[in-house]
Amino acid sequence: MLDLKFMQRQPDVIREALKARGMDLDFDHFLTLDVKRKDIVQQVEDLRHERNQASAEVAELKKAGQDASSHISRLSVVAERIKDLDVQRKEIEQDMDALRLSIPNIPHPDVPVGATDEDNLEVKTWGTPPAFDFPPKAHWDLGPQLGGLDFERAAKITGSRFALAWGWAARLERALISFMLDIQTGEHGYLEVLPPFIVNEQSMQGTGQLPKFKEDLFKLEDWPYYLIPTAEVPVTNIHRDEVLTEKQLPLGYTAFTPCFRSEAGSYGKDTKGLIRQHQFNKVELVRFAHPETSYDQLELLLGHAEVILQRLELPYRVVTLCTGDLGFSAAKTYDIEVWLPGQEAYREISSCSNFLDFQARRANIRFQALKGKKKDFVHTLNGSGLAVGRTLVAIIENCQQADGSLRLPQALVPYMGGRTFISQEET
RNA sequence: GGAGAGGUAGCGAAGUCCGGUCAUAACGCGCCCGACUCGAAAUCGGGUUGGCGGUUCGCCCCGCCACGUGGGUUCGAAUCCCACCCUCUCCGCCA
Repeated sequence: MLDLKFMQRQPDVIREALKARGMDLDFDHFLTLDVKRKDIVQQVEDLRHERNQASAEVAELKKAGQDASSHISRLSVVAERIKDLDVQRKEIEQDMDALRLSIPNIPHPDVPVGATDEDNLEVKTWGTPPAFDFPPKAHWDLGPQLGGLDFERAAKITGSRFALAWGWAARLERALISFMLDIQTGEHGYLEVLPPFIVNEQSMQGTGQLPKFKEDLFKLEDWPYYLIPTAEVPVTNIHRDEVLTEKQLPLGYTAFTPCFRSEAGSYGKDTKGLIRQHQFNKVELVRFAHPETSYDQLELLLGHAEVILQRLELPYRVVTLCTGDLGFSAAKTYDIEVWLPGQEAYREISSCSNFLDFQARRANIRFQALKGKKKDFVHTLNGSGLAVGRTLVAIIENCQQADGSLRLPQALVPYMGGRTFISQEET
């Protein structure tokens, strides 16, 4: 949600942002409503002022034991008029609120203007894609072949876009979660959080999933609750309707959670393998920052996610999302894309964003400044550190050997009970 | 599912029975400024809600709103009435 004053004073910035994002939204209608609203507010306030003063006189008169009936009869007319205007005001404000919740964040000037992910800007690359002297397999072949992944049984248990991992793959998924959490808590100072995986509507609205993206969510029947699409939702909402102190900032939380997404609108995309699932595991990083430092915090956050891939010796690149690819609530997002030999492509494995005060205003997360007495909205950031399922994919595809076995990255060996290789015999 | 208690500023809490100097809201804590001090603690003095409208570059100032949420009664509601939400305690159920 954007600041109302900002919307009133800089409508051109909004119009430009909407255009850059390729959104067709009638922002001028919002401004028209605002003018109407101000007019009514002024009338109501004048009438209320009159009523307040006269009511005080009534009190005086009654206390003095005098007759106040002329005041009272006059004011009953005023009261009626106020009631009428209030109804009008409320209707306008409801329309404005609905519109306001559908206006996305303003992209940072660095964000390239573009329509699709092809317009994203490559910022850096790390590592080199491994050279194979045999045709590398995709994880959806190799995983089942090594006995760790079973998509057919998952389809039986639930349906498409679900996976069953067992044996070494289940263990590896758990190892990755522990590995990631250990680094983020032990080396980067994050506080580990285990939040609810089901949240209410206010939380979804606080981080921007509702009301616009309802179709992407799984909702519980007969409950006003949703399965979380990312830990960003419960973790950011930890401080909803709270006032933090400036001393607490920046605040960093990390959480492992499963994530649930309906993947509406992605029919036919990535139907094979683990890439696009209705349920996947993720270790999330969330930061609450002082407004002045939030872009430094974004660079820091990005680094925290990158470290994981570096330790796992997985080649990747970093891109800045273009305006057309940028999420609704974000002002700037870096995607980390890991190299997948099976697809000969870089694929998203982490998304690190600065939301400025956009989420904080929706969720009402403020901080008390040390000097001066002002309260202000914090800036929120989050990033995957990392998507666990996709990391598993990257390991399977990058670490495969000619004989069809996997050679595990050194960093994971302690987490795998000392095991260095995965081969068919072992499962 | 049953019974009870509660929701007021950053936190705790008074006020609700009996509607009108109790809402920038008593009192306490925290925080900020100042005094004392070499400095600090302690002590003392002062300050400390947010949103909207008018005005403004911004501040100040003037006004309106907000006592969980939404309605109702009334000239006037934290206070009376109705509905809903949430929290806590006990009982039941339960991994």
